[in-house]
Amino acid sequence: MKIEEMSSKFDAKQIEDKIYKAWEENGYFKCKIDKSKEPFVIVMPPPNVTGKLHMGHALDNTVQDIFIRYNRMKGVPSLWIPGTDHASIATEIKVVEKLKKEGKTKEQIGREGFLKETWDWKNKYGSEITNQLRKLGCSCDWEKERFTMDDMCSEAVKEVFIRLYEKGLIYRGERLINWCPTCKTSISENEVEYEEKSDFLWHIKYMVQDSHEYLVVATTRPETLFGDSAVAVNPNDERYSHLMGKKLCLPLTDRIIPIIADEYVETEFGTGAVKITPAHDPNDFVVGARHNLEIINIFDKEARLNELAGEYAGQDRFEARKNVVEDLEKQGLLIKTESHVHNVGNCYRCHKIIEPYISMQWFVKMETLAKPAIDAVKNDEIRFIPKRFEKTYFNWMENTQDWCISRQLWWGHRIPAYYCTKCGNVVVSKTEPTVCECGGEFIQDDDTLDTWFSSALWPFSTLSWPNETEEYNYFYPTTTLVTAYDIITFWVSKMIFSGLEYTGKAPFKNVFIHGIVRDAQGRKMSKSLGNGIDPLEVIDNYGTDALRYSLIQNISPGNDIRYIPEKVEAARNFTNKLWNSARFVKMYLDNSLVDNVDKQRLCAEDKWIINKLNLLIKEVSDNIDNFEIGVAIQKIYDFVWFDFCDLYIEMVKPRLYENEKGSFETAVWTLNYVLCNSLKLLHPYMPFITEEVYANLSHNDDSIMISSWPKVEYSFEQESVVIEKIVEVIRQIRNARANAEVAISKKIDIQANVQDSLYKTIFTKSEKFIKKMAGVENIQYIENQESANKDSLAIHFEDIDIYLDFSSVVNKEEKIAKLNEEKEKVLSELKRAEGMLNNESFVSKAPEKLIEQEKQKIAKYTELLKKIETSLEEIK
RNA sequence: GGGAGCUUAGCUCAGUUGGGAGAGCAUCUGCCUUACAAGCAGGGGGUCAUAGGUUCGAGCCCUAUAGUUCCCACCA
Repeated sequence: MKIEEMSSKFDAKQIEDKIYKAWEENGYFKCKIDKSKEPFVIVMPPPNVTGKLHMGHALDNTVQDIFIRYNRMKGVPSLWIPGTDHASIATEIKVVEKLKKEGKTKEQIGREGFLKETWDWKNKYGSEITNQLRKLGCSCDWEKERFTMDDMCSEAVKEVFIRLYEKGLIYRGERLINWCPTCKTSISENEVEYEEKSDFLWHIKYMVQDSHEYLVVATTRPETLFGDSAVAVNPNDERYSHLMGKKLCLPLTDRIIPIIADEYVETEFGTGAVKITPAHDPNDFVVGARHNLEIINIFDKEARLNELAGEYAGQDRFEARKNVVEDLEKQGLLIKTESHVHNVGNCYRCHKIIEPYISMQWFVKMETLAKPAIDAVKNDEIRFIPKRFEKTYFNWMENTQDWCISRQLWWGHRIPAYYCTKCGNVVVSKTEPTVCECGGEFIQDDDTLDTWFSSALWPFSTLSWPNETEEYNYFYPTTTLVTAYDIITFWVSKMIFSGLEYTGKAPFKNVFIHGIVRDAQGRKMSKSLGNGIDPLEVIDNYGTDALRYSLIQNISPGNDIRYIPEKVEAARNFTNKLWNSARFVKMYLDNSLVDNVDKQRLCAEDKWIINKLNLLIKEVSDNIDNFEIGVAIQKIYDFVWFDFCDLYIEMVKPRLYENEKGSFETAVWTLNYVLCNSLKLLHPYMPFITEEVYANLSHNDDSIMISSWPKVEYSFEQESVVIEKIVEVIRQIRNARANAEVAISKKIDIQANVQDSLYKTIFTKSEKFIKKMAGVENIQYIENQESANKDSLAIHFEDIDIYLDFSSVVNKEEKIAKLNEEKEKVLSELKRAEGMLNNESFVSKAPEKLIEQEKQKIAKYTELLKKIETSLEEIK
């Protein structure tokens, strides 16, 4: 589509899919190995394979795309590896729900049937999210797309499991773990989410054996009393010292349990006596181990009481709690019910209350793995941006417990451990062992691995590790990882220790941490609140570039972002502004003219805008190199809108309208040059519109995304200073007109006193645009202040004086007021500068450059003051 | 209980080694000026949470306080 044929309203919908398709078909996302250069590599945090794109993904992937596109344009071999995560528990829940709708359970169809069902589901919905990433403009190499359960990644998983097992870093054991009775699987320590809950503290009488004495125990979980092995008190608690060594009758049962002393008990809390239930409370488990107490499990896998609970057997934990409390009350054993607020752990997936539960699980020993992972960050091998997130990382890494990696799920990597049915021999192997030495048969472990076990390997499993291919050797370790802060402990930490342990290298150099996208009220977007914004809907309404811009503009690393519709609208307006500026340039762009313009013949304003562009190129590059992508885009925005559109285009309009010989060509060349380079700077952020416009402007057919990053090519500082001053003159004239309420359509005459010869030359040459932009009819040059029209309104600059012919609209008093206003300003400036220079400490300690600046200001303002005073006298 | 962030214009937020406070939106005034009314020109609006300190100089560095958000720990 030709840009000049398109409307003044930029329509993103018409171009985005077409452009993306062309990029992909032309292979622009692929990265060639060039051993003379160090590559820039990102692995995409894999979204859940059956997930849907949300704002978090949109932000995360936009940031990655910016880094990738920037580096690619800079000529760095840049690879972005995409992929998806099998998300065992999340996906399994979805498929179970689907089966439920069909009236089936996963047990009914069996493991094999269930896996087939889930692969079907994956094949059906798995491409949804990757297609949505395409809509977002992500320039990742889709030929390298991976899935955590594909052959390549599964190979890495098995390899790692076996290596760790052989090194003794993986073990199997019966431990108290976090159990989700709804998902019916173990979950790891950091998959538990704690939530404050208002509950009760029940005070229960435990009778002392063969005595009328009793001891009161306070508990939030009376239903677990069937699992009590003891009651503990603090050894220093004198209230109970006489009961030491005695035994208690456990209510509702005929069991007798000991009273033990343990420092763990706090005398201040509750009654100072704690029931110890090693099988159902992590602290009690530790106390129990210290005192060698019996571990009595009273629940089944769905958290129903088992046969050890006598008549309560079969009841759900909450139902049993109610019944136990009632029965205790009937027996007069319930002394008090106190309301109590405490934290309750919930499953991060289904949000049901988790149950501490004893079971046989596989664990990774963390201690030896954690140390090098901590060191790698401490010695800057890996850098967090912003740095403060290193604290989160250290805090977790230094306190982490052994990682429970087995899950009682079917969807995932099945644990490669085999047990002999006859002798119990355990074999860990990539392939199924044949027959045991004892002649018995092997069966494989039923459990699968925690999803994070495979995503921990993502930076190298995607590059075919453990096979050290050419690609692995070139692209690994990766460069920058981009993710939100809430995922540091879940994932980033695991990748770091995994990379170090298995590949001997830190998996990435930088970890760029961004915030979370919240709703307009600052709340987290969530399904239950229904406050989520669908990025695809935003794309549909405003375009991808607008969405991307709105997510990046005015943000700083690590801080949360609020999604505000007005922000996207503003972003859309910017795309439209850019679009229309391109339409303007294109109108005058004749292919035969723009090449080979003699740079010496550029006008001062051309040189000025190029000079500004040069500064921008330098700053933006520095900012992106330093991960300051929000600052960079703001600078580009300001340049494009204010310097290029509002000023430069207005400056060259007279030359274009009148088709001025010679200067017409230089204007068109400069317009094209500056716009093209602006587009390049903008491309990482707004890939689609920049591509569309660039294709319309440039002479070759190359895509902007494989063009080169702008460089400083020409430098013209001297003239730029003068144009800067002229811009200020125009601004002041406009300002004066606005104050005097003289409409821009009403032309006025001015007198100008320009002393310096360079200023005069450029001012004269710039007359046309000064007139146009300031609404001036005639400019009369005068040589000194005395020649100025006495009725005029004076505006003084250090090198230029302007006198506006406002005789008809502005009276004497107003003119004096205006001059006095200026005088006040100059006086205060003078006072400030003099104050600084009179301060001895300032003069002796401030940098030379700054002192010189202040001195120059004094000279400048003294001169200005003189001029203003002369003007004032003349009016009077 | 431990840790981190935030507090800057009416709203949402930038502000990179300390050297004259910024943007977008909103608001007010005037403009349909041949790229753009999704626009142009101009304006108003801030003791940079509070109190100390360091410094010639602090939104920025240090200390304390208040409010607020989050993370970790989990006292039954």
